[in-house]
Amino acid sequence: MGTTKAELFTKKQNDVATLLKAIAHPARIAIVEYLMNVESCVCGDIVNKLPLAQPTVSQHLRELKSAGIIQGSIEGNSICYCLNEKSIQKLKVYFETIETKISKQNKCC
Amino acid sequence: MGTTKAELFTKKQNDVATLLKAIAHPARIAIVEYLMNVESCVCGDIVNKLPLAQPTVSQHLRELKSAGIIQGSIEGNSICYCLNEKSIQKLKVYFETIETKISKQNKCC
DNA sequence: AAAATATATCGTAATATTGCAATATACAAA
DNA sequence: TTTGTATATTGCAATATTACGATATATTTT
Repeated sequence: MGTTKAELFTKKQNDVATLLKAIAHPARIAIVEYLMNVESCVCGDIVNKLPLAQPTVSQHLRELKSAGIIQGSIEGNSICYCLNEKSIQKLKVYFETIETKISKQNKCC
Repeated sequence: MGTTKAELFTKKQNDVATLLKAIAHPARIAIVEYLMNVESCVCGDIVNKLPLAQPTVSQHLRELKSAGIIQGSIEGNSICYCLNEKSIQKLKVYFETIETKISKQNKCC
């Protein structure tokens, strides 16, 4: 008990859940929104921008990265993090599909 | 410690996080996908469709409802749950906006 | 009214997440 | 090579989430 029973659902469902879960935190939303508005993307800037301690930000960055929402590349002494367009697009398409399907339904509630 | 420091982020950021968090679970994804594909939407059908116990499904439905992803209406003895088009659209637009902004950036990673 | 059916709530155990101080690592500059 | 700077990892306390049996509630049927 206490664990999500992932094995009972399809791979696609788990994949979408993983992507969404990675973004579903205000700090990680803030990181994504920072990265979408800025050209340069140095890790230290994100740490300075967020009202959280450096290890906490680092942990959030790791979660975003391991889900494939962002990607990092070493830039001399520091690290440059950028949004991964593909995963954002995947989510956009996902909700777009749901929206299209709903609009064709005759509502009952 | 252990709690998300929501007060450090904007209302918008928290609102998006709440919506995403509500869907970010394979069981709740499965519920959303069931509701988008079906015309009638009786709670019992969802319970039968999902590989989880009735109280667990009920709890997931409550989370989706309290976040505004679905809405329920009493239908005689049972309850009819439907997707809330507005919140789905909100999320679609959210990712659409991010995608548009990224596409205008000159990538650095 | 009693029985059956549908859904919600309570209580609780197991596990996951959040946040951070302390510390480690890795590279750059002096 | 020592010192500084940037980022990651570890360890841990506080809290949240997940799942479900037992039980409550509400409605319909008999």
